Amino acid sequence: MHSLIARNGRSLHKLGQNLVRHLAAANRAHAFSRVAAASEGHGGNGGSVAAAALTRREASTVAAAVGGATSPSAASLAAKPAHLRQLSEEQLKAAAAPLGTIRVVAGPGSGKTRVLTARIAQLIHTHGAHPWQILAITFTNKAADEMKERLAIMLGEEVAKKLFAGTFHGLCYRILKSHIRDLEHAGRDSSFTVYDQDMTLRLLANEVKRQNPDWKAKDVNQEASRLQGAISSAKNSMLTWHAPTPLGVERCVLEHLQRQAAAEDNPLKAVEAGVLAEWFGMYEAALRANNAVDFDDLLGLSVALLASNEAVRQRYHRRFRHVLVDEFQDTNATQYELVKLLAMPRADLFVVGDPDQSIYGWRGADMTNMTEAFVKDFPEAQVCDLQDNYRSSARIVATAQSVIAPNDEWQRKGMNPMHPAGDLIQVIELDDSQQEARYVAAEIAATLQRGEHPEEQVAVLFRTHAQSRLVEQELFRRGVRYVLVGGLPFWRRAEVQDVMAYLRLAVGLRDNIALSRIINTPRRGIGDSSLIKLQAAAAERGLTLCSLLFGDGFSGEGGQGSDEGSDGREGAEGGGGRGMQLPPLPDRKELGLPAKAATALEAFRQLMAELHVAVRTQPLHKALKHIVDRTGYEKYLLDGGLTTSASKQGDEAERVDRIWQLLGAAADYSPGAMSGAVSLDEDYPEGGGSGSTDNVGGSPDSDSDREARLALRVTLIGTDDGDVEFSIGGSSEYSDFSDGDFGGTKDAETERAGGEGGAAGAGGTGAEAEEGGGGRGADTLPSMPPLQRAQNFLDEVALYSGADEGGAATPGVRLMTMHAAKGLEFELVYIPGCNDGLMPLLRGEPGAVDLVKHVAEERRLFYVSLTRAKQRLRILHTAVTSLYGAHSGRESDPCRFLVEVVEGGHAAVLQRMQGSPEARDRSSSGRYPASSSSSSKSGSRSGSSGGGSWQRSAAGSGSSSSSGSTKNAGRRRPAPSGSSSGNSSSGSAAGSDASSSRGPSTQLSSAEMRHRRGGRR
DNA sequence: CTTTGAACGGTTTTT
DNA sequence: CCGTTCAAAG
Repeated sequence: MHSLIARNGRSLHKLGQNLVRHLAAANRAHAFSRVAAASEGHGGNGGSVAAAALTRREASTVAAAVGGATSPSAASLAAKPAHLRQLSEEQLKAAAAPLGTIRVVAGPGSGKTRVLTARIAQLIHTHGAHPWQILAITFTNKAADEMKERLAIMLGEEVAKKLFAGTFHGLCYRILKSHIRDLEHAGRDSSFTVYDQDMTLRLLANEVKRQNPDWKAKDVNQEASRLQGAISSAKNSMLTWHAPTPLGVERCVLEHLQRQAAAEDNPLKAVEAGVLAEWFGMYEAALRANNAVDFDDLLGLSVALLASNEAVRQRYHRRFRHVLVDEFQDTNATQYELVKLLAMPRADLFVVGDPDQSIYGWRGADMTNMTEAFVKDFPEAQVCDLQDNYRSSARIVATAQSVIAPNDEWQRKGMNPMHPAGDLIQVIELDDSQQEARYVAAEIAATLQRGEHPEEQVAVLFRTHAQSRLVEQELFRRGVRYVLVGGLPFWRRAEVQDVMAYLRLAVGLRDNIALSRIINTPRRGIGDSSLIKLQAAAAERGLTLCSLLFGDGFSGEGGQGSDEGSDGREGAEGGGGRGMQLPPLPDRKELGLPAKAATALEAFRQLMAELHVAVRTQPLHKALKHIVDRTGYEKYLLDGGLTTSASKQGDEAERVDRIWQLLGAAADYSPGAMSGAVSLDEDYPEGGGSGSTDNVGGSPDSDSDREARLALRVTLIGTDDGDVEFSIGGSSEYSDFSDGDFGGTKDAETERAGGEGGAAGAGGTGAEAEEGGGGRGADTLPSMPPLQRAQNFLDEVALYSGADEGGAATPGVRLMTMHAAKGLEFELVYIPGCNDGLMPLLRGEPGAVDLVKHVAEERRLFYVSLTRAKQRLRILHTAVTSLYGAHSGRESDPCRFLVEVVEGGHAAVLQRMQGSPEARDRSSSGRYPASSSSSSKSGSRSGSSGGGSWQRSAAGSGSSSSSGSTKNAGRRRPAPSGSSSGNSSSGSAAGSDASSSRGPSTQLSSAEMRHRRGGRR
């Protein structure tokens, strides 16, 4: 189902991409003028909207077109810097605050990203900061990208790409890549790779199955994910990093869990703690054996490193004098600790967030980091409140406030709406989600037809991904384009992951998890039973499966130690794997393998050996091509290897196509593009091949680069921060990625450090100087060897997780989860499925305390959702929630938070009941106690014939008892009738809905959807 | 070992 | 309802 959804989303996305591509050239002048508008700004935040609408591509186009003109000089030396001119008073107070620790509490729609960006510009222009000294941390890659886009517009491309803007994970990845050797007992070398969730789950499942060979797959998986959750939260609470040895960790975790159990006075948990700690130890050991870290390790090991290693910490202190964190309310314990370690002594620290938008508690985020801990740890911090709301109508603002009000975990200040009241909020009840979807789709279709909003300004927000399907179908039937934002990303597709697993294995021949994934993936006769036997055999010998099959790497370690280019050259075109010696396998009888499996296994070993050579010697995309070719993967796909069910038939070509895309991405890949410095769109490597120096592109000073820095230099003169000096001379300041990103600051660094950090402060590039302490890094080679490129590719893909779907320029109505909607805004927002149990999503029987906290977070989530809307907001709930089939549903109450919405008096309640009289009664009298006020307030143009026409639609569809609804309407509030006017629009929508709903098939099968989509293409 | 058909089970949010 | 998993046959 996911695949179906995502597939559809993707193809539309592709369509959009093409469109953008074609339009890009034609739009140049147009885009340019938009930028002008953006930098002029229209009072409040009109400019920010325009800027946000710029795509990365456009931005770079513009930068290219404008050339040196975008360099800061012109703008920055003006009396009032342009980047501050558009800010409101309160925004200015934050953005232009003096250096120091600053905590900005910013409500939704307050322009917080804008302020953050302005702050950065301010640091550079007024405080004389060098971009290199600025560290901007976000929670998503998308946010980082957007920030860089804006900065590129404000400061010029060259400057913008020099500051570090990325996620916590991306930052930590780079820190560890450079310094993991400086962490004792880390248990990994610097060629470690990152395991994403799929990988760790797989790892755990393997372990569980090994422990309990007779378990069913389902139970194994369930146990594995349970363990994963437990382990992750243990790591998140940061109690393991002091003893990163497997055994030490185990003991540490055990103690922690026991303490926890004792605190809760729960003896049962104490027992469990022992078991869990044991698993934890195995998990850690397995990670180490594969030279891998998980997401939590990235953070935790970085914290351990910085906490334990004075020299390294000092180095980053010198490097990052200005630290900015967005969405600070979403930090977890480890991330908070990291911020402290980076900033604590005396860095300039600027954090922005809104405790009420803390919606990631389930993954360890703790808003008290912002509301309490930060206040305590940084008592001198200046506090700025951004209370003006530039986004939403006053009604929406007021309603949102009344929704969030019951949460009293911190002292919030109010919001000041900056827009007039606007339309009433509509609260709509329908019979079931089928109807709900139809209604939403019909209204959207009509709205678009009337041209009331551009399609990308209309959004549908769901609590869960699964909910989107019905709406998709209905939109689809009406030919409304939509984009499913955040659908399953490209990189997690089975076929992509398969190929990546091959790459992963081929890189070092030591990744057992990747091995177990693909050892039989184009079926080659090595099935489960053989695999189990092999694993047992390996375990008997105290080996991992990889080392049994491939040896311990043939020149020392599998990783970077052996990646000198020269080594590879010999075997270069050989292909046949003669470059490496495979260890002899034990006799097949000893292994208990059937003859067939044994020969297959031998062939597989040869194959992997060959691929290993290919990965070391060929450019990445060629190596991947090699993998695809030699494994017969394409044929496997075409033969339906991944076609698990009939409904997935027809996907084969698409899967193959995705493999091609993967190859394309690999060809275009330049290290750092995804997770950090440079966006993939910008520098298009001509050759794309191995020798391409695109990744080092910054090093030979381009003219504009030099110009930009000269301009900076100018602005530096006469600032109060006189001790900052930059030599402008020629060494590679931006040697991109690996170590260069951090090492390259030698100018400022060595000056202040006085040789403390880099033992050999003198020589060569900054990167070398820095790495001198930590041991020779293969990563400073001017052109990255293929093997390392491949490794970086793997890691970045893991960290990237694909937020580029549905980019700003893709046309179509936006469909997404509430979580994914954070930070976005739309003119018109629909929120279907607001039923209690679904909206406050409730499951199981959680403890009372937990439940309260959980509901509080759900409330925040709802609050976030409401505040996405600028003008019009439609909240829907259904009389019954139909889980699967159309009519297997159960009665369901509306979302409990709706009470506040309706009581707030800004909503028009449209209702159609068709159930039993009892149900009607319950709903009408019980649900919204004080709601009748709503209609009376329906001021101005409000209207919306929604109620009336909608009743018509009910009659039209022939399914409802008209008496029921009329009676209901009449007796209850005048809401439906009272609110009647402007939007006869919705009448037409509903009408078309009714007619179309009578079509031959109300439900489109997935195949049908696909077919239609194909037709439209 | 792979393929087939039938039964079962399931639904948060993501770096 | 759909997709995954299980068990038996080829």
